[in-house]
Amino acid sequence: MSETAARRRATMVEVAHAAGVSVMTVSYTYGRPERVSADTRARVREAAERLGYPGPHPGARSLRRGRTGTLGVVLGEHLTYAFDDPQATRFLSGVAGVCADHGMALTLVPITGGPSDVDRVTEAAVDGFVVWTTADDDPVIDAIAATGLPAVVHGGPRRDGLSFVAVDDRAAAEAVGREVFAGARRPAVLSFPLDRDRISTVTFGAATAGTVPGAASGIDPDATTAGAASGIDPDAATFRVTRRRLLGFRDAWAKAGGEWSQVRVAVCSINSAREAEALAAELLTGPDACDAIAAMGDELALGTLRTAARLGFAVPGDVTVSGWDDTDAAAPAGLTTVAQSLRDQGARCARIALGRLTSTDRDAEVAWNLVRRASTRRSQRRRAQP
Amino acid sequence: MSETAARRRATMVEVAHAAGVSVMTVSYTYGRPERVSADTRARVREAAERLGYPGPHPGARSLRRGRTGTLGVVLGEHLTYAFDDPQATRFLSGVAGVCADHGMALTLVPITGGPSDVDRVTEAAVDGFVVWTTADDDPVIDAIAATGLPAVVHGGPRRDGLSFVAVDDRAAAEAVGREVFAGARRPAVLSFPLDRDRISTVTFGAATAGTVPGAASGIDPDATTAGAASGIDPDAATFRVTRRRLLGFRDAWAKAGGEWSQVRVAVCSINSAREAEALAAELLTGPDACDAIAAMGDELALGTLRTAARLGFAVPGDVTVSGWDDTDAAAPAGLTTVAQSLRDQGARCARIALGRLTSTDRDAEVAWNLVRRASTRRSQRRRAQP
DNA sequence: CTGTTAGCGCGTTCAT
DNA sequence: ATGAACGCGCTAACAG
Repeated sequence: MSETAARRRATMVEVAHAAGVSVMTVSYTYGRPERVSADTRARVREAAERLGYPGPHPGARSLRRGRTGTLGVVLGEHLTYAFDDPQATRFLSGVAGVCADHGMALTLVPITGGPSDVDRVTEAAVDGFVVWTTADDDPVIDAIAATGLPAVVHGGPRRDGLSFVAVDDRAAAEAVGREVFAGARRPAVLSFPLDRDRISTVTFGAATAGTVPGAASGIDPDATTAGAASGIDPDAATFRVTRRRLLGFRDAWAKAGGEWSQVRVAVCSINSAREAEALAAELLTGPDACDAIAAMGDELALGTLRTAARLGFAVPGDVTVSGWDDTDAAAPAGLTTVAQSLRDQGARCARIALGRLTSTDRDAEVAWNLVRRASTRRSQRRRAQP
Repeated sequence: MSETAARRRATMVEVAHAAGVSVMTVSYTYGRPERVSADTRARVREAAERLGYPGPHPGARSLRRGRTGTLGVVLGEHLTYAFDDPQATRFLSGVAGVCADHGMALTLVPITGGPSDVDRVTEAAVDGFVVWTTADDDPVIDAIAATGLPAVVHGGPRRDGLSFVAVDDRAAAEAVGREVFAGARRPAVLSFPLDRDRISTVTFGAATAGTVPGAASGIDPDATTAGAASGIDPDAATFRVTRRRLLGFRDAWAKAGGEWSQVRVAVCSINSAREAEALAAELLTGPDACDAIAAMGDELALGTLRTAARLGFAVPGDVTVSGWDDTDAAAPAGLTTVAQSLRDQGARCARIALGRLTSTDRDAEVAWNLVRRASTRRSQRRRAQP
């Protein structure tokens, strides 16, 4: 029982017939009730009820009207990241808020990492796209541009014809990097994935930028191997956000007089505290244990703090730690971090994609600021912000 | 620059014309490439490229084919809950996983709590619906049933014609309730909202079931007031999950020889650790501080644990605490809880709504089990599970 | 392998 | 206030 197999819908013609009116009268009854006399309206409603007519077919209606009433969201990751990745979740909450305000639905396009992802994008019946951080070489970007629909990319890549929303990750990374690396001797970066391969590694910065063969592509497997062997070249990272943050951290360490090749870089494959705990354990083990860890997300930083506590490291005495995002958990944990609102950025993206923001507003910079707390050593000092 | 206003799409006829072939040849080139000679295919592709044709119009295609390629999800809450509520997020991750497996998109229908929500459901172009816990009196349920599309309700309400997925909340609540209330003298329940009004209160169980006027409706404002004054009547809760868990906790306390009117009930308005901390503070303050708190979610329980720690209460010495869901944070916190996988249940709902589960499978019970940990006193003993 | 026919269900346009 | 015609853009079904 309670069989839910789709039964055939009644159509407008049938309702019109049953009510003894024309099809248009039925259409008006639903779309513009005021243009139909109360009497006929009642007759139509009654006939509809009797036939189990559920109202105008949404697909047919949208074909005719030329809009679908839903905003497409494309992730650079498997669809489940929308609900599993804490940063994506905050961002999408902002998108969802704006959608709800405008009565628009939110369609998550099913990305799996496979080659057919492009087709899924092409087949999505939506009025616009919001793209959540993807790699420079992701083919769905071109597919989205080809639809001609309004589209906004968050985080990267930049592309002509698509709007773009992101903070200045490089500047923010330099700011927090200078904070967390202050007085450090063995700095480390706990990084997001470099490219869509999402390989987890722990290695050092490339000795010299440019010495890594094939560094620019990030696709050539040999290049990847070479990169892992001889160090991380920020420019080889095809995720723009990761790349810019690596560059910013490199800048910060350079300002302190250091070489990028001294910086250990642990790359996690997903943004989870659990994986961070494991990688942090590597960074904090052995005679060369790191004494400063800049993480690209608060979740990673919190995992790092837990590992530090477990291994008996004092923070910031033995090791300093910084995060990114200033999530709710950051303040209680005393975590120095970059404050930015992914929720606001999501809302902003949605507004742009729905055509609710003028083009002058659109390219405005997105705000961020450094929040100094107890997990870094200079937290007591008040310093002007760059 | 980078103007993204929607420009007119080229159509198939235009491409056919430009390529010097019939419309069907263009259609086949996209839908069934193998039926077209490599030569014509190339000509068509080339013409399409030249005209900027982005491929078949998704709306038109779906109208013709009779399916949309997307699964609708309806929340009993504002759309943003999909990303803000940790339980909803886990559930939706399961839904998303199945969608991705089948190349289906996931459309979140924009629920705002307003009266137009029904129209939004009716206008959603989807192939089926998954409904996440809503109130018995929510009108969208009827609207969904009226579409005739396959639909599954998670948590409640039950309705003829719609599939239903949920654990036996009452039995599970009784099981964990007996554990957490064991040896207690002043038990409390930290509850999810009772109905769509989401009023936050702290009060006692109704002295006697049935003495609360209008208890069955939950809509009548007088009844609500009376209910708040004279106590919580589980049967008045219109969220089925909440109702069944309250009943189960009442059962558990009754088995211990207690009266429902002795049980303090704190109702939170949203499922967040932060609100739980505040309510737990109320429960743990004053001369009648509670000594056993059964929470309806792990997040609520973890907030409770934090407050207990802050106020200097030993767990389980001074107060026992239980949660629900066995989330990742439960084990490290030593939290006794009901283990169930919302992710699995989400996947199950999606499969049903997509017609991938036989009707015999569909009504199978969903698994749960009690996990005893250090936050309750009987955690050492091994007892047979009911 | 390619073309022809005939709609999918509705809403804009123009008439009455 | 109501109706008739037409087409939104595409594809199943059947030729040829």
